[in-house]
Amino acid sequence: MNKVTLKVIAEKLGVSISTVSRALTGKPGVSKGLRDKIIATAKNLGYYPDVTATGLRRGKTMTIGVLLPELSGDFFSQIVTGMEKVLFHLGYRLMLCPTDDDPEKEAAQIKMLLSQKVEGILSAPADMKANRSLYSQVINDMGIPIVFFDRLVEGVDTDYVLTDNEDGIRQLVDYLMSKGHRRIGMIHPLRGTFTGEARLRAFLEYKDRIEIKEEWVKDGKSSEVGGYEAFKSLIREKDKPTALIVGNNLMMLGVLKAVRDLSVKIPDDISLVSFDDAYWNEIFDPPITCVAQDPHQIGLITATILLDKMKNKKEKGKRTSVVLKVRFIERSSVRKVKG
Amino acid sequence: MNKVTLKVIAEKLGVSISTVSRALTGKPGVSKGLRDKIIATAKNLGYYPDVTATGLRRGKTMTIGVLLPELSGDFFSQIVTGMEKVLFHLGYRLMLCPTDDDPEKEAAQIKMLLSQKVEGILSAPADMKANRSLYSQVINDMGIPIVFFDRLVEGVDTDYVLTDNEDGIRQLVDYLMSKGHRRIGMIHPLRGTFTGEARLRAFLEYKDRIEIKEEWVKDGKSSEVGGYEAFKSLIREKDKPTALIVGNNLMMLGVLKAVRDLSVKIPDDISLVSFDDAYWNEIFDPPITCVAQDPHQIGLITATILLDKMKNKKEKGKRTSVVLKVRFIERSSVRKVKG
DNA sequence: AATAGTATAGCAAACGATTTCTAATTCATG
DNA sequence: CATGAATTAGAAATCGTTTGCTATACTATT
Repeated sequence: MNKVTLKVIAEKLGVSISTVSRALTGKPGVSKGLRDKIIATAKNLGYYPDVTATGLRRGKTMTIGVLLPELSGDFFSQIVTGMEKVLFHLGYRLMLCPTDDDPEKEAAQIKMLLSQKVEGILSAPADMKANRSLYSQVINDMGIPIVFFDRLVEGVDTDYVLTDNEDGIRQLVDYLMSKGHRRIGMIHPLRGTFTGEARLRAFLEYKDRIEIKEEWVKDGKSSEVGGYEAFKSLIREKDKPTALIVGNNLMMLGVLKAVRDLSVKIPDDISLVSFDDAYWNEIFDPPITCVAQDPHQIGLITATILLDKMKNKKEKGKRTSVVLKVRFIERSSVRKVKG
Repeated sequence: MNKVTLKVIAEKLGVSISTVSRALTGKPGVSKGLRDKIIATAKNLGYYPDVTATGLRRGKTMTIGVLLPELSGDFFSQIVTGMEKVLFHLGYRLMLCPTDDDPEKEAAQIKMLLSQKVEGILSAPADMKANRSLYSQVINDMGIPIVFFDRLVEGVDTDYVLTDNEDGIRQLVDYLMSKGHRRIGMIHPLRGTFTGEARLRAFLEYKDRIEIKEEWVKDGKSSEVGGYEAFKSLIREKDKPTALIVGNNLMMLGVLKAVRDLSVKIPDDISLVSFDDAYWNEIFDPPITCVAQDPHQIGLITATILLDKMKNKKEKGKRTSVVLKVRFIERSSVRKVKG
């Protein structure tokens, strides 16, 4: 019923609190025999340290904050699983903070994390600019290491793990062009996010080499319904593109549902390619050609970099930036068209 | 650079720490004018309370622990999203703890949560029995409220939110029987878990009314690969069932992949139904008939019950148990067979 | 045998906030 | 004008740990 504290153990054994503490934390200054006895009774009484107390005293909490758009969704939850793999057995706990891609909620979560005294932050920021000064402040003024993943905030000088979005889009467009497509549309992720902007920009760079009508480029808001709606309105155009790039996996899911609902024939009516792979790409009929990221890997790398930063706090100048290439997966969702 | 504490604010304004504390926490005993001035400078200096300190002093941390098999996977991440919806705006933070369905890891996570001084725990336990005494201890000795969701530990007296697994299985079998099927197999979830046992048991209760060969009942280990392998070996049997029940969504994904890889015709070669709905059920060709849970709803309800428990701590005897019905969704993965 | 040196263990001061108790001031009322 | 109540603010204890300093006892060296 009562909490087992160092004091309780100390009184039971008739020693001082500090001795118990030293024995339990493995610090020198306690004889072997007494140490063993203390450890035994601690275990016996079911003692576990109070992190609010150790956190207060030591200024460390063994907690790492993770800012991400959402808890559900395959991409980010795989990333988090990767992070957890690296951090759990080292004793770190993850505090997951969904931002809903809302910069204000993001800011609130950051303040919450500060108030939690997290030792580091892993963030896929909601917006490319919105919380720039807050992030810089956290890094420089409070000295809390931050590693960005999947996304970036412009002008914040810190480490990051990104995907080469431009290259990914280029692989998709080049592939479509190699199949003869010259009229291509895109459902792109939410404007304002790093990935949304990068993928859209990379696509629009082709505007002199292929035909890209304004009505063929739609904001799918990075969401399933966004993708669904965008596809629905796009497929209704009388002057349609022959191929469509879908800018992430969640929007692709919406597109596939719309394809079903409207009985669109893939790839006869329109060819489809996707940025990101996902379960549904593989089992859809026809299976969807795409460029794939490895979210689990992103999580592993990001967490490893953070650990490294936390260990070598002195070398504040050092920056690690990783840009991962996507993997092209050819399936059967693109048909050949005649030039 | 330096931390902004109550002391800093107090010294800046030439008042005492206690006055600053009272002003900022909205406690009486501070004049309106002074209070406003304190709040203003606190905001100005970017003050945020240190949760290790408040947590230590008040014994409360505004943190709720969530034990679940895994971070990735659609079912549980949707549940968590529902929980977060309820708890975030009340100021609670979630500490997500994956157990990998390993009772030892589960126990370690529970101890970690205790040491974090969580105010409540939401748990989908890894095993029906393994950590019974630990759970009971947490509830009774430490007085920390726990609500189970999706799964249960036998003999632990606390609130829970479950799905009526038996009824779900019955709906599936009855449906198959109504379509003329009398030879039915099952790929069931991991033995030992509450859901695994319940769904398997409910299925086997039909053994007198339909034909269930031993080789038709396989443990899919609740995982994608498990489902894949189970289906592969099952479909190779010379004496096959005419219909197959797949016991959860992740295993169904594996099954669908195997169906693709082996070019099995659904529903001609075998009829398929699934416990749980998922994206892939909907867009697969043919779309998969299933019984669906509403994970988001499960999350909402579970969190709400916990909140209620935390508020009315006095009524320790009260127990809320919710058993949710599944929703039957008929699609096209089952064919009619002649008796 | 005297003295230096080294284990071993205790005391007490932090860490930052909350909260109880107390002191000082204001105000009203007889 | 004096007394009591109400208001406002400060001092100090407290939460559970860690840790620097100090004190004791024991070992080793000459």
